[in-house]
Amino acid sequence: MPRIGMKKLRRKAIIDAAILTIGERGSLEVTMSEIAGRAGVSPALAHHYFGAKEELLQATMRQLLTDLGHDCVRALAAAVTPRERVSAVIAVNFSAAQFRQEIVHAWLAFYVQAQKSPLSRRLLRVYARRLHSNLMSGLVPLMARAEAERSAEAIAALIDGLYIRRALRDGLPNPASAAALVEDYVTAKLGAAA
Amino acid sequence: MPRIGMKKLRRKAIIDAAILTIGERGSLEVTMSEIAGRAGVSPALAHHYFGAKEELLQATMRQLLTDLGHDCVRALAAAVTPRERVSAVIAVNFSAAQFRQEIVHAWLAFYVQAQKSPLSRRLLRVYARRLHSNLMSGLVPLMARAEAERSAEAIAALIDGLYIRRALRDGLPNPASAAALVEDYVTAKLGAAA
DNA sequence: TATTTTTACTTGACTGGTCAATCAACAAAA
DNA sequence: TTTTGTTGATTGACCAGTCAAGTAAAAATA
Repeated sequence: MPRIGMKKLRRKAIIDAAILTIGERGSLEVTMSEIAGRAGVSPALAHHYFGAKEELLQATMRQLLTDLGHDCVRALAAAVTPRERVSAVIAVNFSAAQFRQEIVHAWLAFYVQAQKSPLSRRLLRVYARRLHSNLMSGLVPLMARAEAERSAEAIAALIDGLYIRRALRDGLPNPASAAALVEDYVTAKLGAAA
Repeated sequence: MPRIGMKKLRRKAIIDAAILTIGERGSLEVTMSEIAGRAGVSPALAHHYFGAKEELLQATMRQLLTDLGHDCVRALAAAVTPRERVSAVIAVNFSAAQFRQEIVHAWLAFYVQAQKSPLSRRLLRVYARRLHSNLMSGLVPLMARAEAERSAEAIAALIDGLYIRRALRDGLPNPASAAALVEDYVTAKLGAAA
C-alpha cells in the first residue's frame, strides 16, 4: 500500500534490521535478503533505497555513530566538573543502550569492515577523534597536557578492549564492572598525578 | 615433483599463506584460491590437506596462538622478579613479531570469526586465560589478590584495545609507545597500591 | 463527482558472477 | 605396483544487483 513518505520509514526499518541481523550473526556476512526479510520488505526494495550493499552498511554504521553521539552530548550536558565529564563519557560507552551484545557485535564487525573500506575507516576515525576530544575536555584541567593525552589514549583503548571482551562473552560480563575498571584507572592516574 | 614428507611442509606453507592473505585483506573474506595461489599450490590441494575452509582457518588461528605462546614462555624464562614477569608479558604482545600489521589484522579477523564459530571462540578463550594467568603470576606478589585480578583484566583489555587501534592505523602507530602506555598503567597502579 | 493520469512505492523473476568442494586422472617416488 | 602428492575441470549453491511489471494513493482533468 504505497503511501507517500515511506522512504524515510523504510530506510529506518531496513537499517534497524541490519543492526539486528549483523549483531546477531556477529559479522557483516549477512545477505540483503535476510536484512530485508527482517524489515518485512523484499530484497529488491533494500537495493532500491540503498543502491548497493556497501551503502547500506555505511548507513547502518552512521546510525550507530549518531546514536552514540546523541547519548554522549546528553550525558555531557549534565556534567559540570571536569571529573564528571570524564565519568560521563565512560558511563555512556557502557550504558545499557550501547553495551548491548548486538551493538557491540556490530561495532566489532565494522572495525573489520574498516580494513577494506576507506570510507568506513573515515567514519570510525570520526568516532575516535570525538571520543578523544570529549575525554580531553575533562582531563586537561586535571593534569598536565601530555599526561592527559596519554590518559585519553589509554581510556579509549580500555573501552575498545572491554568491548572486545564483551563480544567474546569473556571476562567481565556486566557493564557495571567494565565501567568500574575504567574509572579505577582514572582514579589511579589522578592519584599518581597528585 | 612429489616427494614424501610433503604433507607437513605444504600444511605450513598454506597456513603461512593464509596468515599473510588474511592479514593483507584484513578479513577472513579470502578465497581458498588466493591462499593456495600464494602458497604456490592449487586450490584443490588446500582442500586435500585441510578438508574444509573452516578447518584451515582453525589451523591458522592455532598457529598464531602457538607462535604467541612460544614467544611468551621464552620471554618469561628470562624474567626473575614479579615486576619483570609483568613487563615481559606486555613486551611480548607488542614485540616486533606480534605487533605487525598483518598479525594484528589477522587477530581482529579471528575475533569476528569467533562470533559464529564456537571452536574459534574456545581457542581465543584459551589465549585469554593464558594471558590472564601469566599476568597474575607477576601481579599477585605485588598487590592484594582482588586488586591483581582487576589489574590483569585491565591490562588484557588495554592490550586488546591497542591492537584494535593499531589495526585502524589510528592513535599510537609504534609498538614502543603502545607498550609504554600499558607499563604506565602498571606503574600508576603499583604507586596507588603503595 | 467521476475519470484519467501521474507519482510513489513495491515485488517476482531473472542474471551473472563467485566460490567452496569434489573427483577422476596423472606423476613420481618407494 | 602401490603409495603419496598433485591438479584441471566441473558442479552446485549462494547472492548482489537488475528490470519490467504491478499496485494504490494523490493529483489533475473533465
